[in-house]
Amino acid sequence: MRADARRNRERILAAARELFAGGPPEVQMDELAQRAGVGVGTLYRHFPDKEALMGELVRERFELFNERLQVAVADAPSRAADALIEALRANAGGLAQDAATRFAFMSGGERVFAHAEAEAGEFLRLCEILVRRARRSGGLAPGFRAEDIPMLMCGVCATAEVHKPGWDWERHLELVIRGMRG
Amino acid sequence: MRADARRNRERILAAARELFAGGPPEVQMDELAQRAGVGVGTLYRHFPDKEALMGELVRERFELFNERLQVAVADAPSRAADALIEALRANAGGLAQDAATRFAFMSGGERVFAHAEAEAGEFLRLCEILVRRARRSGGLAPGFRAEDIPMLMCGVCATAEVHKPGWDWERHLELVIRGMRG
DNA sequence: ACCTGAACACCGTTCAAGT
DNA sequence: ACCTGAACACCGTTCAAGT
Repeated sequence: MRADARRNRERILAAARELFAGGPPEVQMDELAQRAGVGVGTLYRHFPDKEALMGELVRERFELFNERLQVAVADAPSRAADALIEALRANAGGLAQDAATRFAFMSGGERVFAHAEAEAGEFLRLCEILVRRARRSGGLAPGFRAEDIPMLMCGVCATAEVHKPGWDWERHLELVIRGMRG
Repeated sequence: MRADARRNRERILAAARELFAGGPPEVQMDELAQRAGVGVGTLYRHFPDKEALMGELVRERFELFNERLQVAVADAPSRAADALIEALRANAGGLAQDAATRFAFMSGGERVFAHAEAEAGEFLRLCEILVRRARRSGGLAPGFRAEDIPMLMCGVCATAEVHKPGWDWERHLELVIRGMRG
């Protein structure tokens, strides 16, 4: 990949992070290209369509999620449940500060997630390790499953998008954690 | 309102319920009008824009939610927590069977909810009555608030939209209920 | 190899003409 | 009063021409 192409790709992603963070009213592809300082054609050369661009934001976020889960996996198996919950808090906090990626998570369809399939698979795999350990060492509700984690986190993410009195993703997360614990 | 106008309005809503239930790929206004057997202009005469049409689905759903909550309010104050939770299960079940309205809930923006502001306010008011009673008679976690209910239900609704192995709105709801209980 | 932006296609919305 | 649908406007996407 040529140096200018790589730089353009980075600029496009940076522009997406800036503009999607502003949220709806809808961000346009022309606007995105202009902010990145490239032509629209270049945008489409790097990302086949708008969903692929959002998909890349999601993919990179899953990488960050997985780093945190790796930290929890590296922790002592005896405190797997606590380590898992700390990782969830850290991940939710990171996403809460990244409105652009939250927008991509919520407003994209299936295709956005298809772009991050490998990373989402790894996410689930790491959750499974931690849930399996926690099942032995305790601290999780009986019957709690690894797949419950992305499902519940999706709800917390949805909350972070809504700006209404009483809606608070940290509160939502803590209520969910209470349900997770044994 | 003239009889033919009223009939057209109903037909448009019926078409919206049918077509939105198919979910993305996007439903178009022309398609909606055709299914309803009216011209696009008629569609716009009844609903100023697409979000207003989705807003009407949301508004009517809140009315159903409130009916269920009224049943819980009519129940004995001593079992307010159980009655509230039964109402939540019934409401979630109703929404789970109505893909069109779920689509409206999730993919619409602020403006969709603005259309149902009165009904959403009533929803919260009824939740407040039940939470206040439950606080006295027990069965809810200390510190649980009425505003937590729409927030948590939004998460359950988001789950119902995702068709992935292990994603199950009923499971999500039960995990959330476990967190609500004292 | 990669970039550009005018042109195209699609779909939400409007409005002049009709009943 | 209400309805119709051709026309318009907007924005995602393509592609012929350029470097």
